[in-house]
Amino acid sequence: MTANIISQTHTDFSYLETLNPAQRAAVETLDGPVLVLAGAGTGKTRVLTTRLGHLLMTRRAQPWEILAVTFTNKAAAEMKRRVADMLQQPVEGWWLGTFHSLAARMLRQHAEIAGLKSSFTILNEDDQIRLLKQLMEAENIDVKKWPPRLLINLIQKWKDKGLTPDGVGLDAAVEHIADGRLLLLYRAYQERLKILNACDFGDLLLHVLTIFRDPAHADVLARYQERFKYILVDEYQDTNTGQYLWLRLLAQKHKNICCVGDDDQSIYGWRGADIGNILKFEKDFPGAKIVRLEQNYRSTQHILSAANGVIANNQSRLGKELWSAGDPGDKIVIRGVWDGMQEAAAAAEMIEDLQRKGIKLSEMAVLVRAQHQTRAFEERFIKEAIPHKVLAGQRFYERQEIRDAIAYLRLIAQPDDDLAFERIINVPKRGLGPSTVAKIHTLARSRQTSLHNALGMMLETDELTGKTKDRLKTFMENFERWRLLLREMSHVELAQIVLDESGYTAMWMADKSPEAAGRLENLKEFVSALDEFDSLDMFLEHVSLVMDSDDNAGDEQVTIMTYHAAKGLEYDAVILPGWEEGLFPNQRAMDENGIAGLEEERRLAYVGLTRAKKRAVIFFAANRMIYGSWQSALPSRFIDELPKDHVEVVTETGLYNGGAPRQQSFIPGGRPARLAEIAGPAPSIESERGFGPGDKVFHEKFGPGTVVTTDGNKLDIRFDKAGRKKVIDSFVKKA
DNA sequence: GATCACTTGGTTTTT
DNA sequence: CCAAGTGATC
Repeated sequence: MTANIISQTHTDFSYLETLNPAQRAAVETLDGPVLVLAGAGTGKTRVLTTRLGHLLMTRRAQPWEILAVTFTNKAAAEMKRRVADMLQQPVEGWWLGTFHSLAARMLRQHAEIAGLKSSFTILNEDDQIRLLKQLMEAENIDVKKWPPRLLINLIQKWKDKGLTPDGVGLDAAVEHIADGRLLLLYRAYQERLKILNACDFGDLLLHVLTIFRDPAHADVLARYQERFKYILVDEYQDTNTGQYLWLRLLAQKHKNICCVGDDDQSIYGWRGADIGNILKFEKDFPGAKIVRLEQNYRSTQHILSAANGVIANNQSRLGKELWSAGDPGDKIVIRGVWDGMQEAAAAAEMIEDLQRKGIKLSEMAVLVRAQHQTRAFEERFIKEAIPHKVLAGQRFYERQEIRDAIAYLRLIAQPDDDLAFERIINVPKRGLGPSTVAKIHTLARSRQTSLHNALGMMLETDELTGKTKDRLKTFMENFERWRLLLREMSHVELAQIVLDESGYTAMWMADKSPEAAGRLENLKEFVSALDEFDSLDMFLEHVSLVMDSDDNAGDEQVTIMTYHAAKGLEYDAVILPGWEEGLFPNQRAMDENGIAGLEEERRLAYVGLTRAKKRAVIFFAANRMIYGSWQSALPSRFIDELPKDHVEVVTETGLYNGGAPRQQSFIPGGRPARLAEIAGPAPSIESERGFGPGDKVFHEKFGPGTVVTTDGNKLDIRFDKAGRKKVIDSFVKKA
């Protein structure tokens, strides 16, 4: 009797009891296709991890029978961690990872079918562009007229749709591109990749998809179909056509596929994501059950109602409405300002005010539509000494110095990696310029071999003489030595040696530009990052798939970032500047994609608003500097779409008309004089600090310099070391 | 091969 | 306006 009870309670399903009914349905509906429409802040991650844990707890599936797919490594790691917490032990042997890492894993197992070796390398964007550029030059296609970056994007779009060169067929949309030779380039590019034993990101999935679709290899697909009894997909609204096809094939046998996502948060359409995938789920997977998660645990009701009101204007959506059981909170604040500078100043003021109200800086964020908007805020925050970080720009592994360092390691691990070879043959400068590289190229091509091998052959002959030969010999010998060293020391030690012996570290130490110090820091960080991996090969695989760097969250500072970067995050208070027609919604998005583009912009607004837990503030400026000239701007249509009961307009009368018909709305005639009148008092202009041309000044970061011209509080300074820069006068002192 | 003046184009960016 | 990339020059 007692024993019986113990064995009963041994399997403890109490984790189900803390879920709300919708969440519970999402977790317990294990069989057949399920679409979980998880609104922002409705406990999506909790549902995902509980569902996975539940599958294992109930023994419905063994770990290796589960395929769980995410978009980011971060999401995959989080899921792993939380399931381990729930089960109180880590899960081994399951297929949990990003689309790309899972596809890479499959492709390594069947590489020969795709004409590759299982050791293939994965190219980054940089490599792709350089490769295509070479092919274009060989084909005599004008790289000025047709930037390789653009063409690579078009090729990428084909890949995202699951189209190989043979599958493209007639694509009228690109007929005029590159003298009608884009498809030819695509074919050549794929051929070249095969020779290089390399893949780009799109290929990882495309190759696997091609294998799956090939009747000659039906056994491969059948094995995976049999294996994966349960499939779970996160952020389904962001899948592209290729990913969708891949999932559909894999799910065909057991049909237990659960896709979690939110059509209202689909913001990567421009990158190939097809919102249609989530919209037509029921059609694609007959008998699908749809579960809506609408109870929100993050934001106040005012914020949710405002977000609901905006997103309700979209036609292409499945429809749901977020609600909260908590208190209504404060209304959303809308504030019109004169220009971008005043906007930043007002935001800074507001941040200080919120701080006084007890909100931590780390619980505040400024979300912008476009990267360039961050500048004004950063400048203002520096001036006001508000600790902040701009979550932007290049990610760690994309930085020049990191890519260079990686190229060295790649060339050690994979001597035939021509792209790595080219990248660093003359970095640091060692007198091996384009003409020398061209010679090696010619030989490599005629012998059908890699640059590394060609160089080896060339050194055997007497073709080269003098300094060039010596330099090449040294280059070659260095790498041979490093490869040997790898056998007797750790890859971490080796990396340090390589960076030092190659002169790479010295190159940056000799560099007197302001960024050099930061680059050396990054290199240090890079070497220590290597330590987390057991081998060089494992590190390189990671690096080619992962582009994350750890952001130091938790620091006491305000975060400035784009809406895209903010997805999935939450803050007590969110500041949303730049709600103006043309900027947000973005004009180009609308021009290029019409209604669909506008709706994606609206989803961005929805994402932005739903990041806020307690407070959201929206700004719009009457005037904005665009590409160096002033333009008067209209408040965003999204402002009009905010339901009035949930907003509070603190703008001086006239700057905002509360959503009355547009004709009689804003800036009659657009005259600045009238605007000034209605905008209320102009912002106090910073006291000029009395700098004039010729003054000697000192700047914390750039050192000593001389003022060339002044423009209000902006100084154009020629610095002795750092060159000519524009600086705000409060950053410098008289020397 | 390196440096500098010039042109050019300029949303968003999980891997 | 401003960053990146190119072509001309030393």
